[in-house]
Amino acid sequence: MSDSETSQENRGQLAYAALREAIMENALKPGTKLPEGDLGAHFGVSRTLIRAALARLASEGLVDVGKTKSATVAQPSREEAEEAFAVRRALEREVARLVAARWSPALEKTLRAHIEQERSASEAGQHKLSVRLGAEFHILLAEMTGNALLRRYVFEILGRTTLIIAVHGQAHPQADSLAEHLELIEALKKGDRALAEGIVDRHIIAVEDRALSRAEEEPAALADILTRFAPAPAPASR
Amino acid sequence: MSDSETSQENRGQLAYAALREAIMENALKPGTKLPEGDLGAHFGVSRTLIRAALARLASEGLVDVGKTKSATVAQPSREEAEEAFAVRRALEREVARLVAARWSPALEKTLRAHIEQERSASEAGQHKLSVRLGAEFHILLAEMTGNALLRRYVFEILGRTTLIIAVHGQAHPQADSLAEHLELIEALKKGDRALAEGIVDRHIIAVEDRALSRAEEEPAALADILTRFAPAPAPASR
DNA sequence: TGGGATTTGTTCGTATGTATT
DNA sequence: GAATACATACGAACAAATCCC
Repeated sequence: MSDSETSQENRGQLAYAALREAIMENALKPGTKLPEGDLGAHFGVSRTLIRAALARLASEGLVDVGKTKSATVAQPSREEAEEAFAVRRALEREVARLVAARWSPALEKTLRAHIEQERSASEAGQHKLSVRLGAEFHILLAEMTGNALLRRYVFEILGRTTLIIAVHGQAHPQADSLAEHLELIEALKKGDRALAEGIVDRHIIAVEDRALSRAEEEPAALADILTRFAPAPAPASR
Repeated sequence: MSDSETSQENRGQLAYAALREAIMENALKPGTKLPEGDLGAHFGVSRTLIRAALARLASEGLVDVGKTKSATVAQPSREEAEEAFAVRRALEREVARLVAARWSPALEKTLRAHIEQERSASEAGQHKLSVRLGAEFHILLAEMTGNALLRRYVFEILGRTTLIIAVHGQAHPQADSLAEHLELIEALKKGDRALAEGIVDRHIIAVEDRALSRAEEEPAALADILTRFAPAPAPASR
């Protein structure tokens, strides 16, 4: 009954949550191998539970599982990144509509308190905390729709896009997020669904741009690189 | 190398797919117990693979897994049903926008051919086939967006709503679906994104209404039933 | 290129917890 | 209400495939 044994039963969940956090914070870099044995040893559970955790992470797009190769931290391509942001926009537009329709002073209070946390974390230079709070703002909104399934989908797609930002993004991609979050609250307060929808849409596009715009292009194919040094592949002599 | 052994390696996938089909066609009624041992014996695999299949089905909302009780075919509540349809509408509106933007004669041809299949199945009274084709129409549309992740999300939410229709719906809930599908094609042909979005939205609302409108209300709680016979729970005597 | 060590895929056995008589 | 039977949770072991030197 000791408190240190509290998680004796759900270590599998713990492994899942810990890995998810580590991947989303870019502590585990994309491509990193995740051998089941090592993970099991670290978390003190058998491979069975680790396999379940990895399977779930794979279904959420955070790890890649080859056929009989080690699982690795996912490396979302540019195309997958754009797909994920497109889905996220569609889901969060719906969130904005629903929250605008059920707006109340209590919700406003909760959201403003959260933004205040974001601000202080940002001003204190707590980068990782700031990123996490930025994501939690969107979870909070999704919860306010009262639609548990929608919340779940938003939670999942946020994991994907957060990894993408970690992979493709730069140091401080959430620079203007605070102002955009405040702008959204004003629109929600007016109960203007279309406006709220539009603000969310633009906000997420801005997040995507900050993450992808200046990102280095895909590592060029070997042939492309060589072409720059030997402009025309010399036709067979003659 | 015999053909009968073709699936020697991925029987787990097979179990997943077979169970999914059976649940969506209402061959396995909601609440039916799914003991791992029996399933393993039937599919010729060990419980480990069955567990993985059940876990995936659970994540898709098609089965409920208690803590240490048998998994059962899910019984979506009225509330969960409404949540699922709300998410589905949001995703399919996005599908409509994207397809309208990339419309081409080739797509039209594919969709009309599919609808023709739907029509002949419907006229031949092939109820189950008709329902399946109706769902596949939406998958086809999602594929046409070129967004693989969006397709996946639509695939998943279609599983949920199809089960819901099987649970709450009546005999022929897709009666008018054909006409609505044709109407959508006309809108897509015009390249009118807003119109296509609206048609999809109304179409899914219609599907939901056909499934839920006349459905019997939730079995009333015992207390509610008794209340009708003993209006006020008599306060302790005196 | 080849061989050994490592890692995964799968199965089976034991303990734990629930439902039923 | 207690005891029995059953189904699941979890872990250990074995064979096949992969990776690395």
